[in-house]
Amino acid sequence: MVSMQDIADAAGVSKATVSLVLNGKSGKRVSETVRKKVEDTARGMGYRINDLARSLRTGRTNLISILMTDISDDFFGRMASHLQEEAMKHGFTAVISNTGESAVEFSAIVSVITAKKVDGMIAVPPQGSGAELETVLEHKIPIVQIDRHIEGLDAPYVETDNYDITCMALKELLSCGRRKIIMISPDIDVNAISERERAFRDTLSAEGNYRENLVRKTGLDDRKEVKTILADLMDQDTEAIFFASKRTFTLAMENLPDCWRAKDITFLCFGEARSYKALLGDRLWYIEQPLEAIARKAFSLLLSKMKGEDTDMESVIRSSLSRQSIN
Amino acid sequence: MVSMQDIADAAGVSKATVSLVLNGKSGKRVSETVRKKVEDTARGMGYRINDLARSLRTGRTNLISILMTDISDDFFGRMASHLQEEAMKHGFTAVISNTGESAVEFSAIVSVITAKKVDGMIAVPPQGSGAELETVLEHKIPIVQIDRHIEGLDAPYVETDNYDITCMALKELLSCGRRKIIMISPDIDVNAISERERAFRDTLSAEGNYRENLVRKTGLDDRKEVKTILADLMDQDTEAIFFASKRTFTLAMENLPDCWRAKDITFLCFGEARSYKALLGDRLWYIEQPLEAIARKAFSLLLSKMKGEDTDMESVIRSSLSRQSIN
DNA sequence: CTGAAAGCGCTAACAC
DNA sequence: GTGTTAGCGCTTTCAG
Repeated sequence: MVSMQDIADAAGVSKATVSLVLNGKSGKRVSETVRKKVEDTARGMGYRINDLARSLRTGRTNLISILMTDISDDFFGRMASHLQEEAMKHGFTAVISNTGESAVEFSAIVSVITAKKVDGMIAVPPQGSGAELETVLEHKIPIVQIDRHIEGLDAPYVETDNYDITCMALKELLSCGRRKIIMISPDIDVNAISERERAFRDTLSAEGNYRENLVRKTGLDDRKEVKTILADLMDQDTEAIFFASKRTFTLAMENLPDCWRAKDITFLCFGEARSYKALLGDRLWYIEQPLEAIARKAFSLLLSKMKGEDTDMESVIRSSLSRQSIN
Repeated sequence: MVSMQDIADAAGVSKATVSLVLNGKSGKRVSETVRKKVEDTARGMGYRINDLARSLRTGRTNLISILMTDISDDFFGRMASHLQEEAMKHGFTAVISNTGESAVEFSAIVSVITAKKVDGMIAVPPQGSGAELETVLEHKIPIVQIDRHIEGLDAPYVETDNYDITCMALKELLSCGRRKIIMISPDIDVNAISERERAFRDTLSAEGNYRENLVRKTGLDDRKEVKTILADLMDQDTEAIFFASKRTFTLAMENLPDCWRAKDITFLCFGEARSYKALLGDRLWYIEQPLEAIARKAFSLLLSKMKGEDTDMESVIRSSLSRQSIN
């Protein structure tokens, strides 16, 4: 409401001078007296800069778009939080959006976001979102992919070592004598998940005890299905269950059959699951992804891209296996 | 990069016509032929509107600021998620920010947000943020407060029935024969928490067994302190522990002393705590706030305010007590 | 039915 | 040291 013109008039100087002062670019250009005066009247009139006008003029918005498939999910929520902190630390404002796993909804959101002329984008790309992201790149908006990536898209990505850490964890299970391992995996077709499945197949095959039906697919939020699978597994001589995602694991924990307490089953979860420690004790193993390191890396890649620099295409951040003790 | 002028030139019409067509305001104003032509060239050139320019002109950004003290917190994270969905549903873009509990940091964020000329704001106001919010109102940006409120601020708020539901839950505990109840509460001075404490005092006083030291204050994220308090309580003949916030409860669950299993203690948590059901069984009681209803109400209040309508100052959404069975 | 032109609030090049 | 001015890309009156 009160503009630079207003405060220029009030202070008896020009718009340009006001702009210089208020942007700290007064350097040796503006006299001490004038600077003081401008600053005082600005404060006095309760002036707040209009970033729209500034951005229209400069071509920079200082807006960063953060696209997550689901921020109410523990992992993505915390990730969004870290990214937002990171953005703020660097003087950017984060616009966080929930895209869901649907490419159509993703497109809709991306088009309103690009209209805002964000300076950059950090996205968890849903399956099939490649074409939309291509057009974003055409509009010269740098993208960094996180958690997964679209094959062939010219945008760097930061992921965790899905394959390696899974192999490692499974080998550890095997070496603890747990040979009957079942994997429960959400039926979404993204490389983070399929890498974990590949690791499962490879590791168990190497031991000569892989069979097709050791991997149980389930709807991402399908309570009933998870419940059924679990009940089924409890009846067999299962020694360990590997959950390919925290979301599925949580669902399982909320729907454990009563008989679970009597069973000596190790639960391995891909994703931090500290809160189940008191429940499962040393039966709980989980793979923890260093959220903050991933966020920092993603943001620094984006900064580089925004400066027009070249970066590595792939960044892998190592996860770690966390467990109470060997049993 | 490609502007309305560009597509006007390409289609051989004027900027004004392009604007009308692309905004669906062609009505009877523009001929069918021209409309088609404009739409086609726009699509062909990959045009995306520049919202900055539009907003500068119209004075509306369609941006809504969501200010949460901590989106990595379960409750606020989910709340942010719901608010964002709600905003999108109504054609707004949500800008979610983490303010922390500090009024100073809050101010810093608010000033960058107001510069973006957001159309409205939904905030969880930290203690001492009243003055900053006053200035936001002076700039004609409507505010809706959520979860708590600043006394005397001219902005509607939506909260849950902190006092009533707490009384109800505590009375229920008492009527189950649990008389030695301890409250553990984070030491932040916001009315949501102090209402819960008031309910605790009142309910226990009515039974004639309230004493000062039944309320234990602890740092919001102070692991060690919670651990100490718990250990202390286990040694006494505590029958129930009431956690004034989910955050504190979680900390407690992650730091339960080994002896807890032997104790018949009811854990009452203010906040959804489903994930501890398998651990605590019928020893778990929790108060669940209807997140989505709160989000919807807050957003509809904001919409009204943005239309310049008057609204009720206070909206109370009822929470409910959730527990397994009476023991 | 369509075009011309003003102006939203700011920055940056150029004058003085 | 300070002021003038042109435009960033759009919407919206007002003419035609």
